[in-house]
Amino acid sequence: MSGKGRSSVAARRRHHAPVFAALGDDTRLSLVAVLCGGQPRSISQLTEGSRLTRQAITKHLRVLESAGVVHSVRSGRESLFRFDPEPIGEIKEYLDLVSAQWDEALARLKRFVEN
Amino acid sequence: MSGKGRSSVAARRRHHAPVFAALGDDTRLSLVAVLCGGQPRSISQLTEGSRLTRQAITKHLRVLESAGVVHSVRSGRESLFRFDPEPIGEIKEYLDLVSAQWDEALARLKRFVEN
DNA sequence: AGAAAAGGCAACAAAAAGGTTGCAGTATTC
DNA sequence: GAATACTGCAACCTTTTTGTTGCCTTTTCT
Repeated sequence: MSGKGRSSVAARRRHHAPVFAALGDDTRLSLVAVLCGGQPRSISQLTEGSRLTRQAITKHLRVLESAGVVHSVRSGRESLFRFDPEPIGEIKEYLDLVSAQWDEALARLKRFVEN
Repeated sequence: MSGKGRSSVAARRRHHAPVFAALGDDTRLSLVAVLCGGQPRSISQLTEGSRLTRQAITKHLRVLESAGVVHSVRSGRESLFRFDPEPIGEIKEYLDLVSAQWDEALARLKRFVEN
């Protein structure tokens, strides 16, 4: 598990970075917090309660959409955004890998010190 | 669970965004992947195998350090960076919250449809 | 002591991010 | 059909990010 595993891990990483980046902003994190509540919302609805303009919110939503965190569907005159759990599920798994690797390292160190 | 939980969630969110942002870059994700292996590394070591200059890597390391994801200690002529699991543990918890909220929403929807 | 290695600092430049404003295009509603 | 809502597009501006280069300081090794 060295030669082959590596490129796939790197590939996954390249895939995950945009998701982390999408979540790396207060405004977008707020939007996600609202949308993961289940109810699809229009841009106007999502703009309410924010000090930003509708356009700014739209841009943030497009960033989230590019990362796959949300998904939009046009319905009549409004476009509804809904949460998509997949990408976040994937980065959670990735973070679990990172944590696991760290825990292993700690365990090795402990074993080493105790002997 | 509505009026009070909210502000604390928002506060936590403000705290998490920089961590997500720090992870939202391929180069930094690679650095984290190396450092979570347990062994502290110097800037020069971390620069090896990258096409970027030492300065660029240094900047990325400072970003990670500001987010608390890594921690540096000067040792002689080199400064060693080590991984810190705390911030990543926190955002994992946060993502669990998001997922849980989504799952609840799905459950509610299902119950509603079935009745 | 002198050469080599590891870093820090600062100035720059190019590119991306975050926001705003203004205007045009569709749906809805009365 | 006219007014109203909800968006999309594009131009622009400012601030951050990302990366480079050059030079100087501190350690280490011989």
